[in-house]
Amino acid sequence: MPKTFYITTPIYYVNDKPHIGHAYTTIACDVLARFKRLDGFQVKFLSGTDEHGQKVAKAARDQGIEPIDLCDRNSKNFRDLAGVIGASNDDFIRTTEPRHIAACQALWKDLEKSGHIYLAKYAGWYAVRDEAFYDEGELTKGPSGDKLAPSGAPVEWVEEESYFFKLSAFQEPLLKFYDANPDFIGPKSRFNEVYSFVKGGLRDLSISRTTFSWGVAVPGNEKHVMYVWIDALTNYIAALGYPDKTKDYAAYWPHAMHVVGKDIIRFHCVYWPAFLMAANLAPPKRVFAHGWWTVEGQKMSKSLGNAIDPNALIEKYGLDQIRYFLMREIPFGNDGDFSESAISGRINGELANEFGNLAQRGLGFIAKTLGSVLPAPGAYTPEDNEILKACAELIVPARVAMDAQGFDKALDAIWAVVRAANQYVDKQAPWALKKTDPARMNTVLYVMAEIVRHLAIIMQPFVPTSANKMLDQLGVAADARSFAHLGRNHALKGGTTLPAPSPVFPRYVPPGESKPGKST
RNA sequence: GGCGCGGUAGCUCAGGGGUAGAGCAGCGGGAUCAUAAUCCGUUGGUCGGGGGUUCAAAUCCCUCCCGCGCUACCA
Repeated sequence: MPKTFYITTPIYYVNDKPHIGHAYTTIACDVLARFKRLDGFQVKFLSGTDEHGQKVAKAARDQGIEPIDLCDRNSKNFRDLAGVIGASNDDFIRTTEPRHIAACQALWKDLEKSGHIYLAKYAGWYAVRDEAFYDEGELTKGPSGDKLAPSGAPVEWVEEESYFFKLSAFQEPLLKFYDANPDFIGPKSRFNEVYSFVKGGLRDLSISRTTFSWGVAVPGNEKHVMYVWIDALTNYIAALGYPDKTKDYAAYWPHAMHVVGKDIIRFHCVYWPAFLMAANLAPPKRVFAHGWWTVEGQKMSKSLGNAIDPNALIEKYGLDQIRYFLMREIPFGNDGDFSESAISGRINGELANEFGNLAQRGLGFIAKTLGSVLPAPGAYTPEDNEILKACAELIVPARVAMDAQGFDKALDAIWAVVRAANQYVDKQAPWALKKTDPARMNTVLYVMAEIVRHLAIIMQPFVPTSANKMLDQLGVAADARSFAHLGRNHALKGGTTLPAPSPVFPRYVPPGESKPGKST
């Protein structure tokens, strides 16, 4: 039975417009999914949209359309985004789908059966203007002595019948679970946050509403719809066929990983495992919370109007370039800044100059000097063996880094080899050997081709289109590009005629500059 | 307020008791296969301030200053 891996993005709220943050999350998942597939895992990669709630109902009403029509339209934006960024997701779930609704209701019944749901009153200070409840402590006194929300909106005491989940019963089980699974949450700092949050005590959770109806009906009490968390989180197991626990659920759930933005970590690391435990199901294997991107040092916001449209970004810099930048620039989990100078520095300094040019100088040489026929190597020197060994063994640290979602660390390791490869070429100087020792030149050129083959194979998850273009130029068969093909057993065959090479990573030239500026 | 994380070269950051490191930027040089790319060398830091422990502190302890995160129902 093959090793399996299940990776999910959050479901994106249909009221949102897709922006770079959504693209970032999905790209990270995609890189992981591709890496695992190439590493021999049977992977299921899920994305989707969250389509219920009062806001969606209201937006539809405002536009004079049915909620489902609004959802159909906006869900497509996210499905399209996945295509635009090259996501290899195997499935795309919508919370309005029958399979999802069935899963929510099944989970609800399980929770009810195990005695973790009860009916009571949800009461609190509600600000109609903000559509939000506030804590007593958050309120301020207005000039006439009335209570005001932090936003200045007047609040009123509201009581509403609601189902509650006995979250308070899970403080100890959760702490025990965290203790036993220190890798449940990444990065570590988030683990500590969640841990101390739970340690501070848990209150029961209101999980239904009666004030709107655009949601999953509570089984047996149609007045209620489920309120966000049970609805939204259940998508992860709905897509595995839950409540059927035999097929995909059995195969994938034990190896589930959720990638989320840091804003929704509590729901994934506290509520979700609690729900699952309450239903006698296992929590996911790991949740990783990533950070936010600023733009030229400024927060992305609607009011500033500087939210980046992924389409425009990809148009401008190229898809693989964006994917590479997002994975390379910062440790996953940290916040980052998206700036023209940073991205052009990465594109030109690393992709074009160091990696792309490495391939081009080797393949171009073979094309010009040897009529595109890949030479057969002679005996290897210690230098040859050293660089080839580094290439073949690169997968080891890369795997370790990727298993911890350390994209930047993996790329660090890869780039150490890219740099060593350029040093190797300079030291061997095949252009000089051309006159003095053609046989040795052939060996060096062959080694260069092997270096590029290894690097391209391992770079596929990050820059799939470009890496595969390189492999095309090396004449590597489509079914010989997995990590199992690294190493000498699958080395290129001398004597093969290679297609005409052309640069794979073009330099980025800022608008207004006619000549490519030096590495900016 | 409480809890936690961080303040190291111009920039981004690694290191975490024994004579300060990387990448980028800067400066100098070499090479010419290549997308004028690459390669070699190199300038640059009182490791936030103060105090303490120690033969020895960027590293441990105390304290102060500054920045950030979390402190429940907002996807």
